[in-house]
Amino acid sequence: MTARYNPFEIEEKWQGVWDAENTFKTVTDTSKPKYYVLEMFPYPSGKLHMGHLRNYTLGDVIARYKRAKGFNVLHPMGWDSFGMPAENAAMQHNTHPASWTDSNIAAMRDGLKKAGFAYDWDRELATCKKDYYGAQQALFIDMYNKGLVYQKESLVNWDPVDNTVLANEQVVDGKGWRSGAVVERRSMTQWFMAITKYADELLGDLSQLNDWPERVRLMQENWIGKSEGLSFAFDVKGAGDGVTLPVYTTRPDTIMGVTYCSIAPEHPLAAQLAEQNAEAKAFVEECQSMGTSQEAIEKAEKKGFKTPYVAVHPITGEDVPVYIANFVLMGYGTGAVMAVPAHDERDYEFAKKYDIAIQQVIHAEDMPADNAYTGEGVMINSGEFDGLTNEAAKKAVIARIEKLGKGEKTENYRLRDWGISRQRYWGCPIPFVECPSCGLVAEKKENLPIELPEDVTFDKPGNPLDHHATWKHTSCPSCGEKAQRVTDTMDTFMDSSWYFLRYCSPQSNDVVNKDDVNYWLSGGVDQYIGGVEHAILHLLYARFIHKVMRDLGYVNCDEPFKALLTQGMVLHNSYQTSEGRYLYPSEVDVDGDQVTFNGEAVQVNRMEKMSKSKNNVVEPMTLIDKYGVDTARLFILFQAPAERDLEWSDNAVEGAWRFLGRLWNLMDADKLSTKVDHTVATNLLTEKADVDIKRAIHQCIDKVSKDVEKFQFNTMIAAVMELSNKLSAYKVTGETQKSLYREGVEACVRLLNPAVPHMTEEMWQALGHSAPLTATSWPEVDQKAAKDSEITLVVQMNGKLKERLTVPADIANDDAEKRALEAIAPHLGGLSVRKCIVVPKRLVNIVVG
RNA sequence: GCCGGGGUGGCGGAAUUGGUAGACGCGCUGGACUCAAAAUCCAGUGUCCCUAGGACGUGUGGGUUCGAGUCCCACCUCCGGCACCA
Repeated sequence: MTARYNPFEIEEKWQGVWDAENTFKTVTDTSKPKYYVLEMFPYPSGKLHMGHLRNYTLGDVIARYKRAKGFNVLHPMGWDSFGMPAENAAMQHNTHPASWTDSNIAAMRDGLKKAGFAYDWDRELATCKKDYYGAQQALFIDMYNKGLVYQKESLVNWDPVDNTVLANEQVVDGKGWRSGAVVERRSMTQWFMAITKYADELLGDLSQLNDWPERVRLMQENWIGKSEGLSFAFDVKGAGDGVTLPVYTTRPDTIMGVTYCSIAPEHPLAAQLAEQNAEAKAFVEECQSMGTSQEAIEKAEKKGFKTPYVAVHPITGEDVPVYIANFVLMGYGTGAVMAVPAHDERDYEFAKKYDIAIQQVIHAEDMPADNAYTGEGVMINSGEFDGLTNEAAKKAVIARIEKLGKGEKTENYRLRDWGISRQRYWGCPIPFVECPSCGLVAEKKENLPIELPEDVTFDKPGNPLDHHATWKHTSCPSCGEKAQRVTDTMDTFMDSSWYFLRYCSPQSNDVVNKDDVNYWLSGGVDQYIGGVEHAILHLLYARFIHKVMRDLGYVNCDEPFKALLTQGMVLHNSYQTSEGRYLYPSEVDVDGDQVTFNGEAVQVNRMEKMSKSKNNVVEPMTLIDKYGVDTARLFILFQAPAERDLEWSDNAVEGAWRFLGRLWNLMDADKLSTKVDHTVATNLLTEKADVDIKRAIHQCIDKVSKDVEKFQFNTMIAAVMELSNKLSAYKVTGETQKSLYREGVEACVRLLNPAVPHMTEEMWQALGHSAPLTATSWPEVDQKAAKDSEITLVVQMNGKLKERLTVPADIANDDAEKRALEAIAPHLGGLSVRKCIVVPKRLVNIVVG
């Protein structure tokens, strides 16, 4: 063993061993308990970033720990490799998406290998490879046959200059990012998946996900947004015979307060009016320049257009005006709302702006004078409903409307069906053909995969699959006549909705191999780890597809991810010159609070997410090249709890590096017993220092074992640091002490192995063990040794700390009270004791007065 | 706008889930080693009044309790998501 800690030699050595011996290869083995730990697979951008390193380090600690606990651990890695960036790169740099993606994957795989993650690389998959997307096409056809896939019209962001559909991300301030043209909301025929058919189950099963963060379940619950309300239709005057306006409301109690109706700009009535009325047309067009993002629509200034149509109140028969409103969403409910400005904030704002009547129908104490009141109360101004609580009025109004035959009680969901069509090349082709005589026809499964053509160009705007000279021209799988392929590809969320099943049998010719899936997925993926930013969309889509695959017979369990850990982001200050240019952390000189660039003071901005646009990135590979990956891993785990944001700090990285140096220096031949498998029992120890160190060792094992189960890696490392501090201060005088010292060093090495796998493996070998730590079980706590003999008893007077007493650990409450009263006597100053509260083995609070 | 989360010393964070606030690390100060520096090691370090000791202290303001960082109410502020970024 070399005198100084040399991470580069050690890391290369052990990574070589793991590679050569295929240490982390796993096979289905029903005789062993399985543990499936999964990190969200990356988009292969070409560079490993800190977020990846953090995510995969967390997973690796869990994988190595569970392995030491005797589980058959599945820990795979792959690539979410379809998507827009490859096409953007193709346009900008004239590269082919496939080769660009392949070289990115190669670079990132290399980075992951240098990070020493315990992956079974034999299971690596990439969603852009035809074996993967071919299986996905088969799944898609299955879903179609189950009635879960259909086409309908829906809105997209249309760039009228580039003649292409834009992602929300590509719409900047309402304009196309390349063309700068004002983006239009346009209706197109799109493919959808019927996720709403599973809405109830997706909602209900959230309650089984006890090992998910509460906040993620809440967000999903709110996203699904189940509500109970009333659907009914207003009769409409002025729009033609028999025209009605169906609405949905969750507040039927306020129906007597309706003073107008608002409809979405895409509502059929709005479209009808726009055809005859130029002003209405102009207003609808203005609304359509707002893009499709909900955030933009809801944040925009509320605007409306008063139509000549009049809705007839179903109970009073009174006329109320109908407005087209820019904030009403066509996708929710019926695209029309009954407006009650007295009791809805948006309706209130709108009514004020357009000077519409406001009719209060609920009364309560403390009502705001100048805003809508949305709380509970008693009905007023509501005729037959007066005097009811508004909750009772909900039922009464529903009953009344049902009796009138104008509507009914309805359940509604905020969740919409999932639009999966993309008019892009680099995605999984939708395996359908449009035949002039047969209509839409699914490809025959034996013709799968429908492969992407390689010879495509990106010089023309629009979808390259559509432009391709021959690709879309084919024959109908049903009648054999000339037909055209569907040129839409699938949303990449589809790719990431079932990859965890494919990992179980990545080479299978079928979608999945059921034996493998049912072994590894029994009870779900045991631990899933990824960023909170995926809390809703990815996780909801994956849950949906998983349930569909269950119903298709591909898998047995109901939920894909038994437990979820959501990690925080990695943050760094950003630095700006006086001209506003962003500087890389590696470009600036930091000296205390002074940050300079070429001698000039630099503006230091607050901590924010590491991103290319702010240049505030630290490359994992730079860090690894400087300190080795063990230091990088230790820093990441120690600096912040996993679920919180991690603030980058060069000083703290130094600290992690120094700790590993100190740990290394514990390997002192003069202090270590040469007897490899020998420990001294607690009852043979006579010196206090020896008993104390033995206790410290076993309390540390206990603490680390508990922390690792709770994923509290920062405190787990702090505990080992404490033990290591105690060991270096421990006086080794004889053979007993040498044995204890060895026991302590070995505990540190074994407990830290999941976090710092290379260095601890090297130390373990140097300690004389022939089997590596990858084949060694997790240390056991000696409960007898770990037990405290004395504790600190806190004595409080009126809740304020007065004394600390050292007492036997097993002190009885009576004795504790007695000792506390003795100790408090000098503090009494004439006051008398009123009450004594004893918290066993912790404190005594004496109430005086 | 809507949904969700966070805020504790100079800094990152800890706190047995209502019971000693500040573990561990960073930084800083002093010391040792050195011709010197780096590295390493040792000691100190919440703030204020300061002698023992005391007062204050977990974003702000209220409340519950013998006791609140932890529970309740209101607010401030920062962050994530919002359906075509992944």
